[in-house]
Amino acid sequence: MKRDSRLSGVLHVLLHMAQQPGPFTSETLAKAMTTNPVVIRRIMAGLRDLGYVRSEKGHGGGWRLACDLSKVTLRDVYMALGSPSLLAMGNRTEAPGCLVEQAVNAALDQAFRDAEALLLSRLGEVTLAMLGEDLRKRLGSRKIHDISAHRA
Amino acid sequence: MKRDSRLSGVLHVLLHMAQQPGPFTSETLAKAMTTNPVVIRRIMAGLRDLGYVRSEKGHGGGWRLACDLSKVTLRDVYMALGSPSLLAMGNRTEAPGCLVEQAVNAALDQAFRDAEALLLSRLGEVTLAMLGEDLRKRLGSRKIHDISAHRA
DNA sequence: GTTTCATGTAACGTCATATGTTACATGATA
DNA sequence: TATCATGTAACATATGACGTTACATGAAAC
Repeated sequence: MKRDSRLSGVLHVLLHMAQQPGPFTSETLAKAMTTNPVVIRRIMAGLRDLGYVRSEKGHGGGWRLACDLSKVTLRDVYMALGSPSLLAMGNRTEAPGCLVEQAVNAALDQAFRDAEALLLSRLGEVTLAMLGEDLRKRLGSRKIHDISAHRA
Repeated sequence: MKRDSRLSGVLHVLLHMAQQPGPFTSETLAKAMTTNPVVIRRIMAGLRDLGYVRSEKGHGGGWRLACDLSKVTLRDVYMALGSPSLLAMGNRTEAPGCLVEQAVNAALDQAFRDAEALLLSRLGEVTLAMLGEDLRKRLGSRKIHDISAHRA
């Protein structure tokens, strides 16, 4: 099955936004992501609803960060996307009458729940500010990364 | 994305097979799973290649267990399916030139790897024999569950 | 006020993948 | 030799992410 890359994508956008004052139009962001402005609006909609970013129409409009980056975790961003399913696998039938399948489901569910919990926990440990710090180290001597000079 | 239920399905089949001597035709198993015989052959192919089950053609043919159930774990079965991806999410670009995306990927990859490792580890802790034990408890006083009396 | 710019969103099209189905070849048994 | 069962290719279907077009809404510039 195709892998969902919305979390990866939206984090990429947010981190770029944290490097420059903004605002950023969906078109600018889309170019940097090699995608379509509508896709940007789509993945940003949830973050806007939760107040992590703001959007404005018209001249000089676009997207701006509207949160404390040290208070928002990757888990928060994930939830802003609507908490899409984390695992690519699942049970054939959720509430089977067959006892055999119930036994199988019980074993798998336990493993699935543990893995999901760990993943959410890990995402909850990382703030956007920490991502920005890591980026600064990677940039090293280089100057601020301008989004207009974006290379995939 | 649609969730992959092959592991759930093939375990269901194996556990049913462990309750009766067999052999079982793909058609019998398919009826119990409310699916198509070809689907059964498809998910069983990998297990046959690894020697966990055997198949025979012609009259009296079908599928038989061919392994020590206490030695085969859910992880082994998962790998027999070809180790399909466990996570529904992934990075937008695997080897990005953009440092911002590299920073994002690094953070996500760490979380993803941990979750996958935990899931594989959990699957590796459960043997088919343990599943059978759990099933026996669920059956309680009831007699062996006949696959022909299967209800979803 | 009209034009221009930007978001908001519906409505498609596209692509990948799991799953379902048909068809037919292969091999084993009666 | 007929029947049964697997092996597999080929095609159909369903779902969901992603891409694209079209148009409405609202804000700023002129």
